[in-house]
Amino acid sequence: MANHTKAAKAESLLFLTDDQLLQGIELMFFAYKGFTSDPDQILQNYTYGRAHHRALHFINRNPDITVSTLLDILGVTKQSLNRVLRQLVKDKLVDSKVGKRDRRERNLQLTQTGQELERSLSDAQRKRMRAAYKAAGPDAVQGFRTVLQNIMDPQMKIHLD
Amino acid sequence: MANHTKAAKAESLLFLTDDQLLQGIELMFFAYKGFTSDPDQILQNYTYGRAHHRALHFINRNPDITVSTLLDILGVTKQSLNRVLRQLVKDKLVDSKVGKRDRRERNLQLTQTGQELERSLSDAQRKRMRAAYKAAGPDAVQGFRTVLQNIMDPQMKIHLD
DNA sequence: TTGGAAAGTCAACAATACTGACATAAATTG
DNA sequence: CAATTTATGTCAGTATTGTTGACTTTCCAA
Repeated sequence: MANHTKAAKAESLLFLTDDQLLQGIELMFFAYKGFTSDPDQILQNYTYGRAHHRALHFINRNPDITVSTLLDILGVTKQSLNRVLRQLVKDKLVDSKVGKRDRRERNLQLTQTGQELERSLSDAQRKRMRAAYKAAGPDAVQGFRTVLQNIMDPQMKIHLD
Repeated sequence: MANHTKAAKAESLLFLTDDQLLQGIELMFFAYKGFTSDPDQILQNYTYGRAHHRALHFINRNPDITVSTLLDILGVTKQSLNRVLRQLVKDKLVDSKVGKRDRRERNLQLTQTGQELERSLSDAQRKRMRAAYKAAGPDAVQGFRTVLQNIMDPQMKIHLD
């Protein structure tokens, strides 16, 4: 009995009550919806969707990335990614070059046009993040980053800078 | 010139460089993937998906919620939600009762079976959140919550406790 | 009593994901 | 060198989740 009360107190001090956790879950849901909404809005003017945005983002951030590394980052099947990449290459937003050391690999990079679309999507998304960071302050941002790193699967951290 | 340097410094102190923002964007992506992965795993044993999980979660958290309120929370079309609700009602995980004040409305609540599935999904998701909170500490959690609240669309805050 | 809101349904379609099977080319290994 | 493995691409079929549009039923409120 005394034990139970003590444990409950410790949990509440650490924000570990079920209600706190459930609210955190809902915050993740609502924030992610806001997070994707601006790029989604822009993409309505194109024949591309969120999957194309993700590919453009990570190719931009990792020039000459291979298909298999991109597959590992995105966590989808090669068939699913291939459909997206085929469109982007056909439309000349992405260049796919045979690897130099290993000619089985393909190194991906954005063309001028690809960079332009990626930039407009990124601008919209960064604008929201910048406003949120600014309003919250540096300490809050540090906490935000720490918690998100603890939520993600550890092996994915190798893909962060 | 001096202005530019000054502004750049202020931005860097506030973690507002493009690189910091882009890393935040990637953290959101990787964390959300981890966040949904445990329930998704469980749902593979059912004919339900993430959309069913979301409905179960918010019906559990808001007993007797109306369909239109649930639509506002989830941000999907009524046709899309209706397909999910129809399955859950048919399978007796959700009860849909005619509203008392306004008989056009439907008040939704989980059945015993619905509560059981919701609980198992919630358990998995809370376990990950609890571990992340614990490892990060109370101050980081507060920052996490502050930033997420600033990322989400403000009008959605009415759906948080 | 009539207009409009809330809810439900049907149909068609789009984006994104999956599995399974197979092809090609190239690197690696025995 | 021959056999195997790896990286990539492609085709076919299917599932989930989302969309628009059109229509009906119910029923509150002016």
